[in-house]
Amino acid sequence: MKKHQVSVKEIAQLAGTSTATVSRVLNQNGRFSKETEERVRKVIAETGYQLNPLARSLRTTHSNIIGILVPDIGYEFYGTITKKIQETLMENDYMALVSNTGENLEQAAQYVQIFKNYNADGIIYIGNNEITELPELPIVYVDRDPRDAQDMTEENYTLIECDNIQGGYLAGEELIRKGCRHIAYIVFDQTVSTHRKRLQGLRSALSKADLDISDQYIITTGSFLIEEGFAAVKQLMTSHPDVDGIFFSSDSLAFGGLRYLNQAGFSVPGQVKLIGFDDHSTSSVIGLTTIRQPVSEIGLQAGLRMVRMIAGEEIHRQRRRLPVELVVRGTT
Amino acid sequence: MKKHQVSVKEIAQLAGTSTATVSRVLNQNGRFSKETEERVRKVIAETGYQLNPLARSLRTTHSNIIGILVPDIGYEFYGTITKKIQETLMENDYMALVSNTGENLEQAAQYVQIFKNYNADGIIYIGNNEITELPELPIVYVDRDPRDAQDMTEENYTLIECDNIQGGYLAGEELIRKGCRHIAYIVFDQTVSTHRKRLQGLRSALSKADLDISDQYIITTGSFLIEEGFAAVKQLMTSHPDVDGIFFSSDSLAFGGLRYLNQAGFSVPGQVKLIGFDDHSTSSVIGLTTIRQPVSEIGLQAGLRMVRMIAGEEIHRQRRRLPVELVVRGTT
DNA sequence: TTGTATGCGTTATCAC
DNA sequence: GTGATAACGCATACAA
Repeated sequence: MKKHQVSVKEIAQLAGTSTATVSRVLNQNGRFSKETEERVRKVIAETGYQLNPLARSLRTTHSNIIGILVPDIGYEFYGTITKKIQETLMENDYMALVSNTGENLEQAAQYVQIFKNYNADGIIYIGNNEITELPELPIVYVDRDPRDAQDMTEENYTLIECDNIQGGYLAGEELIRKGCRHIAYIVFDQTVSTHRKRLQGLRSALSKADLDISDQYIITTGSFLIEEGFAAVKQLMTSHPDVDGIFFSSDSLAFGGLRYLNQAGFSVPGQVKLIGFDDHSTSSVIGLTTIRQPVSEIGLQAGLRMVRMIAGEEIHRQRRRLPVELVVRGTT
Repeated sequence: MKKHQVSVKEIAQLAGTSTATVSRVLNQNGRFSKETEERVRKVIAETGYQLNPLARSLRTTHSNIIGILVPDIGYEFYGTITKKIQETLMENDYMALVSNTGENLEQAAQYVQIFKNYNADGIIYIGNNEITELPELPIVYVDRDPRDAQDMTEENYTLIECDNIQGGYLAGEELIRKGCRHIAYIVFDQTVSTHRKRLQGLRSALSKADLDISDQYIITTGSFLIEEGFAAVKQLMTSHPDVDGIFFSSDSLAFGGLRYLNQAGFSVPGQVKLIGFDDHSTSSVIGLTTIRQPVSEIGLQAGLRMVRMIAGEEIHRQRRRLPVELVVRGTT
């Protein structure tokens, strides 16, 4: 059943030359005459020869595969980033293979090992923790900072993120500007740097207006599912009916919150104002005020960085923060 | 820099045995004494030996990799399906590698070749066309039917889809029930079987009520981006203001349509009624009436089928249609 | 410019 | 039970 895979050896025989020469032609290495090259190429075309990447990779210890590790490919933000990374890599002759880690560290580690064993040329990682097991492989971190880094200049790993602190700040400013005084933060997984930074930004905006956010006004959810946002706001408004402004670490959570408020009879933005993060594709339809991330740009930069790292290019400013933007719509 | 990868040969030396035996232990093949097994296992543990999948695959001509080809990983529906497939495969000790084809047939074909060259054990394909180049590989088609198949029993390829015809029918019924008489269909890519079937179902519901849908009431978009839905409905309502019901081939298109109608001052569902397809996560927030697909179930079945096909299990009813469900919300 | 021979890390065949 | 050894398909050091 399995079609016989034609090999260099056969190409060599048919072209009346050696495997070495065929290989040289294939890789444009070393020297060979125009004539033999043409002969070889002809045979390759005729036989429909396909180079076996396994054998090559076994020999050269590199592939042109880049592994992409994503926490949740079902969430639009990650899907869109992944798509853009893939496109960028593709344009640079790399093959992107993506794996969903499901926010599961062990699974992520497992996939990292697998990629490594497959001689992947690099790994683009969206995840909470630093990958320590393989310093020899180029790694680009995206969206989530693997370390608790305060100082951008001193770190020596590559990270592409949006300016989360600024995002949180803009959100806080907007809520305060619109008159909110009792502000809450609903967040999926506070251990993720991204979400902590947003809180940090929020805090800084609040303190500027002599406001503060106490721990009871910060609710952590189990995922960024809409239902979780619903439940969180329900809990929040039940225990703290004085809340008049809520910042969410993602639009999806805000969607859930909005649904609860509508359902429970709160007027938005009258009684409670909402602001999300990401600028999800449906946020414009729903009319959610949010902080827009430059999703495509993040993906593009991540892909480009990876290509440059593999090429050995010296990159001084390794960590890169892309600007965010406040998009005011109907919920503030 | 590159850490030395310890190999079977070294394991054999350290354990005082041969590579053959090590391999046997590794694969639980052939026979070996308990003692040697323990010795080998001990050395493996101590050295942190990692089997090289490239070498193995080169030798065995199979991997435990399944390639997943997706048209647009940025669209939630595909992302969610992909995620579920991945989980299912993972539970069965397969590694899922996903590639985004961007609705591009050539790119899809290219990835198929790559997967094949990497000795992938199977391919799960969400795409318009049949993969003809490699009949020797197990293929599971998902969501989109690669052929114009009318008769489910006669086809010999595996397809997991929802009941698109029934979905279209339910949508048509609902619109008619709510009083619509001039019904339109807005669709991304009519060449996709999935979308044609939905139209077919719609037509059959219409004809039952002695209604019809003329070509001018069918608008094709360039993607399922929200903006495309917006533009399509704008065009539709401008040229045919009598339209009082619109069925969309995906929720995302309906979102755009809804936004246009709101913006242009049409009352929904008063003047125009809308119904989507998929039950996107935000549809409940937006209040869109839609046809729900069993997304997780589709992913699960696809993964399971693949596993069974690889195992060589005989499957008589290869094509499988999962039931859909009408979810009535505020737009009808 | 070209060819020979070896090795990459496995698995499988065959003898012992 | 176990051990040499060939082979998978390719790239490269070394000769020629």
